Amino acid sequence: MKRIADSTVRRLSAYLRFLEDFEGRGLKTISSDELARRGGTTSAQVRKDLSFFGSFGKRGLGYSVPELAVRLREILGLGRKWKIIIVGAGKIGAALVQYRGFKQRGFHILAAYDNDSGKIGRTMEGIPVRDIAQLERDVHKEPPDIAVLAVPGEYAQVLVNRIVAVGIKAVLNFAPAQLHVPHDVTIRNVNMAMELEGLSYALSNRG
Amino acid sequence: MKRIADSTVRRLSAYLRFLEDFEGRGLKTISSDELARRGGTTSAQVRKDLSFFGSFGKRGLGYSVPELAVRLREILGLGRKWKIIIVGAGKIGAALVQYRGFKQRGFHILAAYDNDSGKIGRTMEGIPVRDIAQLERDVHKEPPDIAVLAVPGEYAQVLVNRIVAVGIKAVLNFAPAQLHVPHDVTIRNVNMAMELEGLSYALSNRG
DNA sequence: CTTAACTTGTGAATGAATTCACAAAGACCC
DNA sequence: GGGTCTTTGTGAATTCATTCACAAGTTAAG
Repeated sequence: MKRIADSTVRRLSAYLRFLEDFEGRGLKTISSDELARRGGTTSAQVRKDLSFFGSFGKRGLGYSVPELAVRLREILGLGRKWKIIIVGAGKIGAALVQYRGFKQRGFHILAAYDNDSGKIGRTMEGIPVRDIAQLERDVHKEPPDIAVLAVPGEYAQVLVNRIVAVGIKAVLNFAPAQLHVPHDVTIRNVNMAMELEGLSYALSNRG
Repeated sequence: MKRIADSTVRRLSAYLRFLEDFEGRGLKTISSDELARRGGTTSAQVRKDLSFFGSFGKRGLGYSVPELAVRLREILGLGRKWKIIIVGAGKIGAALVQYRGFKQRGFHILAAYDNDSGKIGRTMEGIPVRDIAQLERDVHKEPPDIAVLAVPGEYAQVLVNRIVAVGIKAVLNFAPAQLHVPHDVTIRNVNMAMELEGLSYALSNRG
């Protein structure tokens, strides 16, 4: 299959959110134009994005809201439950554990890991916090699909190495560090400092 | 000035981080090639990124580490202190307040805002939590440069409207919602659900 | 001083993503 | 059924971002 741009996947994700909203409001069909208005893009963009995966609409009418939602979930791989572990049980880890979006979308958190004995053995929102030392053993017993990395920058590379070594192929990194992983591992970065600096740049360079 | 791509600004931000690391290790000069290796990009990319703003290197030698760092800070607008408010004192807001990256980079948090009377009047890491009702009054007294929005998706648009109305021109949005703002307001989105779905897509579409 | 080894800065070439623009197809009305 | 109105799907055109490739500047060594 042709390689799809990250930006396209991100938009599909946004379209799905809008569709769920429309579905909740009882709407049956939706046009690319309306979807575009919601997403701050253009109708041509919406149609092009969808066209990479098939043709889901009816000319003159638009898209069936529930049908397109189903198709997008398929495309995005949301038909199944993904197992997640969270590495780092600090403030960010704690915020992630209680984030509603995870379960709503079929992401199931198995456990959180930390090296702080004050945290190990406790639970956060019902999720056990385990000793990072037993990461390898646990993963062997029940392999997670995705690891969320929420540790200080200086530990991030060492931990991602362990995560990769243990066979996990997808990482969501919250640490402010540029991590290096083999090409068969997908990594996405969320970097607040970088976003803030983007705003700083924008504020400094305007009239 | 020519419009600079977001992707370029993000990379500049990354280069600055590497430079600070090199500086700490006492290195005096650095080549575009080394910078590229660190950032997972190419030396041509590094040089092109920098070339939009001037020519900072010495042929045959590379870039002076401290000098380039200074230049990047200037470019990114990090020479001054930016005032920030955090809207939403839930788990994410709490994680943000204690995030080291803020002060390290000259971002100064004035206050957090919430509508939960159990939180109002308390402090988090020394930052006062105030009633969201007094947002407008406070902002009038001491105008922040940037608002960080960390509230549930369903309140996000209403709150960003208030933020915009009060004259703030830069917003970092953590709410899983596509927000609409006037074109003179810069908004950056951090959306965990979207990143996770990107990973889900990647996992579903590989050999 | 000359040569060899590096490394920048940048037009030109390539590649990728977005937008245009329009034929084709369905809906709706009379 | 004919005419009008909508809206999709998609090649072609365009715009934007990255990579190439090399002249020119700098260092270092003999």
